[in-house]
Amino acid sequence: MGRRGAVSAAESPASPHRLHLKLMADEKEFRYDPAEIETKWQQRWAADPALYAAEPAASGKPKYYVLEMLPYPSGQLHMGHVRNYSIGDALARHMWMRGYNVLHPMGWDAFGLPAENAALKNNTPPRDWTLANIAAMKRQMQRLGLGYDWATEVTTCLPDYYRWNQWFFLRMYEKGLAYRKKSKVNWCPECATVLANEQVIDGRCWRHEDTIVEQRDLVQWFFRITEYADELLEGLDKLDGWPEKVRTMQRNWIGRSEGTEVDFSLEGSGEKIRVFTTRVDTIFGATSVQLAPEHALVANFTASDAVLRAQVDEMIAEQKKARETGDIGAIEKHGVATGKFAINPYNGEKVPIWVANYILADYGTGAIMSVPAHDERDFEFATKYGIEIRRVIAPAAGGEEPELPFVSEEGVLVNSGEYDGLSCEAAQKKLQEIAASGVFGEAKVTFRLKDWGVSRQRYWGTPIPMIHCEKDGMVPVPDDQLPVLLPEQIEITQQGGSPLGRVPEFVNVECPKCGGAAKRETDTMDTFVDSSWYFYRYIDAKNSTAPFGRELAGYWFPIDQYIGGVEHAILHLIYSRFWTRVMRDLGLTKNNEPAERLFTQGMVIKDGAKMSKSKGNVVSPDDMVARYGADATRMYALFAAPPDRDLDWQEDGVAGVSRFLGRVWRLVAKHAEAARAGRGQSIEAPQGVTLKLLRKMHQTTAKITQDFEGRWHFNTCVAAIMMLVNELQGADAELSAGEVPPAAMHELLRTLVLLLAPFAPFVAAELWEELGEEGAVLRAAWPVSDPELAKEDEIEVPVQANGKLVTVVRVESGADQETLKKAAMADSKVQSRIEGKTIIKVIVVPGKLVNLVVR
RNA sequence: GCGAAAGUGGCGGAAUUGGCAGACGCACCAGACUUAGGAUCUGGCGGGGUAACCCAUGGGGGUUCGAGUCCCCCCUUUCGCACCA
Repeated sequence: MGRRGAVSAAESPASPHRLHLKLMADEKEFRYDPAEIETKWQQRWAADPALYAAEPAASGKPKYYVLEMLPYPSGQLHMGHVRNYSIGDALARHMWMRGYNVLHPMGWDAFGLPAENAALKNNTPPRDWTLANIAAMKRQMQRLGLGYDWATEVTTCLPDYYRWNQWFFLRMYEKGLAYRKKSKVNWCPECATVLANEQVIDGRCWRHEDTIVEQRDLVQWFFRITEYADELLEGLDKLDGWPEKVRTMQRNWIGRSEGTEVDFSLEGSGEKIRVFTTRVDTIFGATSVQLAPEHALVANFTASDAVLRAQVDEMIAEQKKARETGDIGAIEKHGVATGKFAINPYNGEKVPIWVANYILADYGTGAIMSVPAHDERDFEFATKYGIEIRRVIAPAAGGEEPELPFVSEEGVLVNSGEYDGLSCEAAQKKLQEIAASGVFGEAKVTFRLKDWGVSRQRYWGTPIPMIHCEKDGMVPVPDDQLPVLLPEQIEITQQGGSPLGRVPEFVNVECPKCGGAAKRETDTMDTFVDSSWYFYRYIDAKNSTAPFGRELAGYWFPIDQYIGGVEHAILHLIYSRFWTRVMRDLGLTKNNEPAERLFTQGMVIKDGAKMSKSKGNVVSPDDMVARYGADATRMYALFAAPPDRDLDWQEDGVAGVSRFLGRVWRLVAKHAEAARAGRGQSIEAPQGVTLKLLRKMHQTTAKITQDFEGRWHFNTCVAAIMMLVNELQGADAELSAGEVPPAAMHELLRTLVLLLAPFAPFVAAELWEELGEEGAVLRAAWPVSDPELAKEDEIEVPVQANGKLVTVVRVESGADQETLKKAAMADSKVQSRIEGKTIIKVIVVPGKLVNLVVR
């Protein structure tokens, strides 16, 4: 196809001989021109929305839901997106060709701060800015030839989506899963809003890595994710289609720890100091009680003690600073004795009460019993301050007394009164029971996971559907008044407080209960609310009476394959699992987990570093597509590394893939006429070069099919296609001389195009047409490898002497041990190598190798 | 500190179960063709050696007829967690 005079195929149905005639007329004119082919097919695909559309369940085909994480509409795709979507699209296309009913949707995580920042900077309304970005990125995706069903597109910032956020919020409020409380929260001064714990990374904002997150006391809305903590944890064990790394990260994040709460009493008062411990078996070794500086009791102590007050304040400041800079683990342990004492309820022993800087107010009860002999930190602390260190656990195995601290639980109790001799495990159980029956404690499970703070003091998010009435208190917005629309014309400023609070028309409402004057909640929801359930909306994106239909969810869920970056291992993926369970309990879905399988792809890096504007090493997808075409860009993204590893972007590599596609192009064009002549004919008793080529073709098919089914090493799939093409090209003389019958030629080129289709959809579509095939290549059946034809009839077997390679012998592929051995011994190189030596042993692995052990 | 993954030519990477280390591609070199091109085609390309051969998968040890692959120790890099009681 030449640059000049090409008629858009959308206008005229393809002339089957077009390419070939062009080739004859002017060989040089026949050049692989990705821009032209890709434009043509992009138009055709746009005109045929059914091509990538999912079918109803009644299609009878097995369903396959493949999902890539939806992007934030920043306005520009980056290479990480291109890689993510190239993987998903290859899989989707493969599954289509395998005859599945594939759902492959795309959408936009469209609420968020950047839109407000852009509004400030350019004086553009966030909505306009966002929608323009979406349009731009959608164009990029279409230019890349990604096969999405745009009829199901979801844009989270539009009312028909976010009204369901509000609807879910109300359902959660009714179930007590959404609640309000005052608490210490993470505050990013740069975002001027609260952040969830999950959004604080090393004490810094997840969006501003140089901005230290502050702690503030605010009244906030929370989702009770902790209600599902155990279930979220247990569910991980069954998620064997998820990477172990992600599961481990979630386990750590949930941080379940089983232990006992025990009340020590404050000497000289009836007050109780409740401590949490995982090692109640060591309680006879408790030689002090340690309180967090912010513990409620500490305030009582300091009220009458100015010196103590000052010391505690200093510790609070220190903890705050450490928390903010993220080196909480690094501060030196220190503390101060309060002069007060606590009574151990098990033995009535009086131990001193300290305040220590390493005790956290928000974990456990904010108070611990300190057992220096059997805990690293307590040991360090006690050594520093000369607090008694008392051994109460001896190794179960007996023998010498181990050095302290002895933290193992493989032990028995000593110096523990009537409990001496019990194993740690037994003692924990026993002491727990005693605490419960004596009403001075109980078994307790503590989690690191905290409830999800969802209030944001920002404009560009889902309004929280709540109304504050002086008379009726907190009143939910009735369902029939949803959505609570986000006002459109609003001035964005960087003043404190929620921007919505400055919009009187929004704020002032009638109370739905009493009809009196009331005020709307002005905080908006965390954008992670949007992304927690978006993939359910795809299946029923136009539904105006429910977030989605139950039946449809039953059909499509769980997602068969979810693909995205590992950076969402905690945030998005834990919230999604939570949300799925909430929906299940609302009776909307049956599945416990959103996705059966999760794949986390590696990062795209350049020159060994993550691409970033500040490093100036950003590669623009548009640029790549303009220079080498979408097919080459996508195929390189799959070829340069296995999908789970980091990928080093090398532009020369893209050029290489582009050259390869040019070779395929010319190869098929050159022999297309012969191939077309062989359509519908059957191949009979192939031999010689025909057999050789067909064999390679079947081997390649088998390899790629297998990879799609499990390993996903698409880099080697592309390499295998290259080898097949190299082999075909190497036989060019025979092909041109007509030595390969048309039927075989047809089969070879047709299969080559089919194998290429998931990776380079544009070239595949064009060549499919060129071969005179009907219908979309996407709906053609994936080729099946014939093991008989894939089998070599002769193989090369290495012959070793003492494990070192001597030579390679050719034998029939089914050759038995004896034949192999004979062939090896007959070889002249082997002969000269073993001359004058004794053969001690001969190892023959049929089909693999011969190894002679000689001396 | 704890946990996980990784370390192979100049570069990206291959070797799926212990069986020819370096597939495929990039870069580079040589040649062909040529209205000279960032096009296409052919060949070469881990290191040493004229050669027979020898050496080589972060380092050291081990198991084995045979180790990039399994085991032990160590080094480096990346990621995650890190006063969680």
